[in-house]
Amino acid sequence: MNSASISTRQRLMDGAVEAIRRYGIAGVSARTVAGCAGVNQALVFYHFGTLDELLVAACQAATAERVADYRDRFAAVRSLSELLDLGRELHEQERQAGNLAVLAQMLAGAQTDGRLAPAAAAALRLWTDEIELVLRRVLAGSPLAALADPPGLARAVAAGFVGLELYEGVDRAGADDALAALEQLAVLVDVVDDLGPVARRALQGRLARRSRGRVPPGGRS
Amino acid sequence: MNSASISTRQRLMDGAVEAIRRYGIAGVSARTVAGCAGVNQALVFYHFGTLDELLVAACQAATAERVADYRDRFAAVRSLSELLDLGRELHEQERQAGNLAVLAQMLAGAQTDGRLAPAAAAALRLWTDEIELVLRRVLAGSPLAALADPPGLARAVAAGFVGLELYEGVDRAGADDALAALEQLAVLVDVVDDLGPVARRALQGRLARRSRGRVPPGGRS
DNA sequence: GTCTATAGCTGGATAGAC
DNA sequence: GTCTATCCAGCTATAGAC
Repeated sequence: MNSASISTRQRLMDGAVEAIRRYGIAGVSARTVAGCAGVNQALVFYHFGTLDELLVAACQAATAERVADYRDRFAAVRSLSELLDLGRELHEQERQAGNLAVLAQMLAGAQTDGRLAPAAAAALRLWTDEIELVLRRVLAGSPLAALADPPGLARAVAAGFVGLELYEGVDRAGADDALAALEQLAVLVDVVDDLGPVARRALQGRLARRSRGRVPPGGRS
Repeated sequence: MNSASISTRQRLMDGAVEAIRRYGIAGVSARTVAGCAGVNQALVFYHFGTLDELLVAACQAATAERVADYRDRFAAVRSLSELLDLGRELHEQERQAGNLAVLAQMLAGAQTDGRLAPAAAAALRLWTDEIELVLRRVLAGSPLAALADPPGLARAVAAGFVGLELYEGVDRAGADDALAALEQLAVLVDVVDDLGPVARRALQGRLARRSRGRVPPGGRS
């Protein structure tokens, strides 16, 4: 953890990510990981104790790195449509780099492996915290603010990315259709977002009435 | 497939579903499946040749059964808000029954196992075909019709369910927040859906202008 | 820190008795 | 059709040489 070694520990973590990408969570083993890392299988246990702990460390490190890469981009976003543009770019880049795939596989494994669950939750959290910040900023002053819950939406976006990633893996064309349909719907958000003052007030009136109808006073959380 | 046997073949398929639910795709083996089914391990290979083929058959059968259970419910839906209500109920029931979990695990496995991929895609297709039909029906005559692509949206909904399911497995509260945020946003769709004729025409004008700006003429399929 | 070797276990798959 | 027994590959984890 100190000096000149860009070495074994890191190579193992990179190897873990690569192995998950290639073989899926069902195919990772100390041997496949070590193979991807180009090191001896026994070193997994020397450095991390168990395979699970290596996966946990690798997921955490890889995700933190990716999120940090995008921090400046997130900070520069000033409107909903800029956020949609960044989301599209981020989705495409992360998909190609295989990082979404790794996250999805970790999540799948975490469903039945309690030792992976906190790591997967933490990785998702790194993403959702960033998204939430941006949403909070760009929604301020929008007529959608009354209607949009930034923490919840950030989590929905993250879940959506994961679901789309898994879909893409079995039906690329279908997933593309899904994404295109969502972007088309986003036009609606966009239009509402820069309504004139009169239309805006009219919409807010309608929303208030409708919301009261759906969420009883003193309702949810 | 013919007579009085509610037997081994079916028990194995039920056992496969149960094993995926309990141990995840990384934990299914001929032995765990046979254990869940209460039959001998060798019977997996006698009846299905390989474990993968059993998983494929089980996924197909279980999904078809679930979709059939909902067909009448889907057919009875007459509006977007009825569809949202049914979606909420369906999500909750399938989550509790563990069928979404199985689908998610199959999808995760299918990412790196080409023999599972067609089965996972087909299972998703069973759901999206139903959803698409309903969407097509309830969107007819809505001002959203111009903006909403039923096949794409159906696929987006299915992907969203899968993503949320995986999220729930590692952070139940976060996933609940995500769902609540989406339902809150759905109010917007609802409001737009029953606009008066004047507001409707105004919105359509705005949408047309905005769409032209975003999707160049002769653009995407 | 890294390697070889190996113990001990679980996995897919088959042979052959019943 | 179903069971027992078994082969062999691959797995985690450790011991011990270097």
